[in-house]
Amino acid sequence: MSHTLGARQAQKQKTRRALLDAALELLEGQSLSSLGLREVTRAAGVAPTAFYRHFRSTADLGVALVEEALGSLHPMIRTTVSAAGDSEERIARAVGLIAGHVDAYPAHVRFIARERHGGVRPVREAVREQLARFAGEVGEALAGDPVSAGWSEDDRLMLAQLYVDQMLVTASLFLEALEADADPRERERVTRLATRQLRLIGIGRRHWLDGPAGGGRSAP
Amino acid sequence: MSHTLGARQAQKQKTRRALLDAALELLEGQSLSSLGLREVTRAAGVAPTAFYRHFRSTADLGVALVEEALGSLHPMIRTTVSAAGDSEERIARAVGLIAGHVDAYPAHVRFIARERHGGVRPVREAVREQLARFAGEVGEALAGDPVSAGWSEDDRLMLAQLYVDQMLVTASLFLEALEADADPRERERVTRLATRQLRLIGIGRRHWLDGPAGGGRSAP
DNA sequence: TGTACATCAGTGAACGCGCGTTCACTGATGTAC
DNA sequence: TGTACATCAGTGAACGCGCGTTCACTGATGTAC
Repeated sequence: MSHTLGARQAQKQKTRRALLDAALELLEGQSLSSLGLREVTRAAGVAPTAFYRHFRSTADLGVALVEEALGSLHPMIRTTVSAAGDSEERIARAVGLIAGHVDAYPAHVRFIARERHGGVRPVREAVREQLARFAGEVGEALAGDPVSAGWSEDDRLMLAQLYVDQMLVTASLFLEALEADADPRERERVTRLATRQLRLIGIGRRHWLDGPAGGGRSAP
Repeated sequence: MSHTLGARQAQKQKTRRALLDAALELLEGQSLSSLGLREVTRAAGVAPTAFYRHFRSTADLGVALVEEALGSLHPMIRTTVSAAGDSEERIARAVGLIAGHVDAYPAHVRFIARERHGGVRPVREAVREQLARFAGEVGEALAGDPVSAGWSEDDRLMLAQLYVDQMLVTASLFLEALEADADPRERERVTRLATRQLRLIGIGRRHWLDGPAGGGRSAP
């Protein structure tokens, strides 16, 4: 917004987008480590050599995709763990947001799930870094939540990581439901499952400081 | 054990093992969808064409690896969720078993984590199937546990899936600790984190049926 | 036990193909005056 | 506003290379008598 791009820059951005979009689509059926440069340029409708004007390699393009897929997610995270409403409302809102995000950006979600443990190190590290940032942000959000009042920062981060992982698990279940079949009951099943798992975690959270020693070390 | 293999069968098994082992090693640095047949046979020390005597494709080899990596894990699952000992002992035992398994079979663990959401459909489905079996077995084990007495089968399965996913998350954290650096404190950090997450889940589990409605629908 | 034949795991040459990368280029866009 | 020159995103030919797959083969192992 700071200044209008020249026609040259604008065209370059357009080609870059075409490359990213083509890659994302091709990655629905394979992993980044087998994605070919020529394959991407062919799908994007440019010459193979044009690729190098934008990325050094497909791994480099992968890192850009990670930032695109996860970078824009930070505002949503805050909403997801927002302290507004009672426990049950918050869970329903979080699950709904996850389902909605998967519906809106299925290819991004698939890409992250796939490359989080994928075969391309720089991409894996970019995912890990972004997820660590998420966990940090969730941890901060928990600090302002009465339910985790009095928790150590360590404990808050522990719970935050549990939430982030649970979010990813749920997202990839929604994704499977989305692509495997058009049966809406599968989606409903995932919603029910994720809701109850979050409920159970929420109960553990509310009782975390109970018992003689606190910090979860309560008697059975 | 039923009958001794002939020399021919024995040699064939040896070559098959060499192919599987070579593939597993090559997969430390890439995904199955980019693994080449010639690459595998070269590493295994056989001619490219020998591959076809054992597998139809690298995807087929991948499915065999899934069965090898997860098939042998079923007995361990039972021990992991065994009801023996108090809550804290059970958690320590489970985390210890996971850490030990990662130490003993790092390549298998990496393979499963990577291909669970990887780019090769038949392999992904084989992983999903095995994990569903695990969840089923854990659910059964929970049925015989006083802590989940009175739970519906649906609720038991919900918790079982949470445990299975948590097991995989923990395993891949141990794996990262194993390969990233030789710092033993990282391993300790993962142990602490996983232990506390299981504690929190355990607390949620013990209070699941509390409250007016039960089934986690208790008041805040 | 010895012989003749069948099986079949592994070989090696050959194939056509798509890959990543290099290079000199083109021509539209941008800039200086 | 017009002109001369610089920039640089995208092109297209060319390269050497490793890929998956086919095919007819070899020779050790297995089997029948």
